[in-house]
Amino acid sequence: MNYSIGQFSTITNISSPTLRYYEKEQILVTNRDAIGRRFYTEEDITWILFIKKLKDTGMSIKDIREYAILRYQGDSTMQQRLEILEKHKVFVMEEKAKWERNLQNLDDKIEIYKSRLNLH
Amino acid sequence: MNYSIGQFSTITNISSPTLRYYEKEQILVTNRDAIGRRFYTEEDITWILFIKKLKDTGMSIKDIREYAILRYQGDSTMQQRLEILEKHKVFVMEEKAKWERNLQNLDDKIEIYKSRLNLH
DNA sequence: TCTTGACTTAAAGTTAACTTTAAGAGTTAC
DNA sequence: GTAACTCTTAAAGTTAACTTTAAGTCAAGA
Repeated sequence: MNYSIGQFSTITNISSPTLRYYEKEQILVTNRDAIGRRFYTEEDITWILFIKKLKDTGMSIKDIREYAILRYQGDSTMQQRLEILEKHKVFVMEEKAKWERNLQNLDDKIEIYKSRLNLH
Repeated sequence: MNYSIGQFSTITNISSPTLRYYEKEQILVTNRDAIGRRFYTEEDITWILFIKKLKDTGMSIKDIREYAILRYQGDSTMQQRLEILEKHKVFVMEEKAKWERNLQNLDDKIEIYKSRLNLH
């Protein structure tokens, strides 16, 4: 089954201009019909949902492009893609640690405030 | 002891244009000498370092401004400031949880890749 | 005195990741 | 057949949080 850009936009919950933007950024390679209109496949759905996850984990469009170009080159680039993901994992681990520290800092500040308010 | 904007910039590791920008955004109220040049006090150092922490925890300039305006109003606004911090804490907790999920997702993906590569 | 350095301002530029606009083409519903 | 709809493109606009530029003032050192 193929989907028009409008349908694909609805399914993936990504706006059409954003899908066109991703295409321009080489993140998404899009099929065209005889008169030049875009259409998308089931495989494109799987792919764009994975892109969404990469974005959620804070990966930049630039890095996602690097990953995407490798993916479109096929299975031979799997090792390289794994390396990108493992490198990105370090970043995600650091973010997790950062937010743990942030929460601790903020909690400390809140406790100081609370004890000061109780003195009144 | 008072500090010129250049000295204050060095001490706090915040560029002079950024300090002027914070002033324009009402985050920092700055003293001026007789001929209109900015100067900063020890208290300003404490304050700007706290602003830095709020920024690290992902608080927007807009929300920091709200907090700052209350702070400059004095101790009577302490309860309101505490409320801002507690509301922000919810955000920080969500961010922490988000990055925990992200790490789990990414780890799962990496495991899938690894097992596929081992089949070769 | 002259130049160097630090300061002043307002305004324009930067970056990422879109979003909106403008102008037009082809398809479908009545 | 014509109006409405969905698509096409290129280019301009948006937002946050600065950063850079341009043009000028003022004080201190050689």
